[in-house]
Amino acid sequence: MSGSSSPGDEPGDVGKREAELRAARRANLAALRARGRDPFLETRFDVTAHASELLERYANLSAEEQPPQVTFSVAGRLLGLRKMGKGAVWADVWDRSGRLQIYVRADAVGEEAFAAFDALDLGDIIGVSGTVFRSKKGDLTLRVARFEVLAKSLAPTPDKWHGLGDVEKRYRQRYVDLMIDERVRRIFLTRSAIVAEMRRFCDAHGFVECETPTMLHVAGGAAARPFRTHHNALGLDLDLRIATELNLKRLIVGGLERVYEIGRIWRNEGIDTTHNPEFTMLELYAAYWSLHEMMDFNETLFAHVVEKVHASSDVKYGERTLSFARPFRRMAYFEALAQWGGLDRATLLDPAGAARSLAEMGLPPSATHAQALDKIFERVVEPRLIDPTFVYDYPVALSPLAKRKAGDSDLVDRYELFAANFELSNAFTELNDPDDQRARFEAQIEERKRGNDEVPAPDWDFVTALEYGMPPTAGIGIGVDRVVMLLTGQQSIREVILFPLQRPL
RNA sequence: GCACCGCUAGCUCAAUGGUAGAGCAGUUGACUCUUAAUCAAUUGGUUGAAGGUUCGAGUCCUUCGCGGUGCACCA
Repeated sequence: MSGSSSPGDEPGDVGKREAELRAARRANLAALRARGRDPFLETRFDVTAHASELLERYANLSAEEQPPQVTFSVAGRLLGLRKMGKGAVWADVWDRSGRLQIYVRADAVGEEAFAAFDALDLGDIIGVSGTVFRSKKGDLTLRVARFEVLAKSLAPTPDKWHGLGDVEKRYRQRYVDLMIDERVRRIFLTRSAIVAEMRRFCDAHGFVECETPTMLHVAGGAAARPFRTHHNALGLDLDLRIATELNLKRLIVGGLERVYEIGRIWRNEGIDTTHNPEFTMLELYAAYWSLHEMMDFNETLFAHVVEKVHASSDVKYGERTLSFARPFRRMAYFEALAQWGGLDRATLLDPAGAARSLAEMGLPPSATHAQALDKIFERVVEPRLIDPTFVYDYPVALSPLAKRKAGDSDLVDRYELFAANFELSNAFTELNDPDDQRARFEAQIEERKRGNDEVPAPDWDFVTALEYGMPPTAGIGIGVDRVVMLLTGQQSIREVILFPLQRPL
């Protein structure tokens, strides 16, 4: 807080080198204050343009041409400082949109101001005003007439050419990662654009955005261990939600017809490149829709978002290019297993047959029929699913919450969308028979008694809700983080989460 | 949870068991069209932590911490 220039103020445990670097910056801060330019007293700056706007607007301005006599004001971080003797400085100002070169001359800003500019360090936040021109080497540049120092950067700035290489540091100090690495910034700007576009799309199709509680007495709607928390005043232990499913369906019972929530979900599970303990899911429910309509909506939504974000239906992911052009490939669950694994439906629907197939693949035995089917699918089919593909007609054993398929009671009305070998969305027609739902909850109680703590405790009020009558409804869950991974080319979910959970140091 | 890999200057990285180095950044100086600016000089180290082996450890061994990847678990 104080204006002391002693390095003794610094956070503990900094090395001698870092202490020196900080001291040099403090000395420059003191120099600015001595000139009546205390950056921390500034309260505002009139930004009239962003770097990328100017670069676009004057893309055709040539070096010979008379530049427009219009003054623009740009604010951002000073990164890249090229001093040319006692009278001129070239530098880069990075704002959210990108980088703009600036040119500061003593004979343009005056000797006093030029001397003040000499007290700037890489990483300082400045506001500059002036006119644009194109330099002889071809870069659009702001000829600075006036500048303000808006904040001093007292911590040493990492090498802006290499960026941060230490993944741990990038996650722990994401602000540093973001400030010096445009690629990282682009990922999160794209993430924001994707979420905004999803929301717009849902709104445009008559869906109501709803916010349901994240703290629940009983976390249900999925199979996962919840995080627990505690409310002091009520003396209540609570679960953090593992899905928004049950509450959104209550809203369908309530008559809202089309609802969605883009919300944070917590699951107390392991961490890997596609799983994070907290993640974002778009859940959406449409009364009176069949699964066909949901699939159509799903396909249109993805095609739309990809087009908006990439201005193309192609998405590069790793070595491959995926096409999100409609229609996406469609394959029945057993058709895929037959085609790629030579496995037939009758064998797989028999628990013993599935176990045998599993063993023949050299996979360890599974506890349940459902798990065996999952493992087989994971081994045989998932590696084949590169371009977006709807897999439909799932066996009932895998889908406790879905309605059975009319005319084929071994299957349910459910599909999943895969791309780049992982699941992007999961949709089914929602069970609305309260007696059936009650029976399934009772079966889950038995399952819990057998020690499976990932089966949620029953939510009896949900059965009550169904007793009031829920229209036939199709529902879908979309893993937003995974969509972002796909559209930003990232191989790890932590690269698309701003502040991934880390152990304390 | 198991296995493997990593942790060296502010940042990016070197260093057969034998004097811990480079580039960038910083500091000083030169340069009023530079752009990873250039040129000259120069500062900077508890090698993640603690033990051990050794005449000698960044390097080998043990334990621990943090991270990454894979497997397991898991939609």
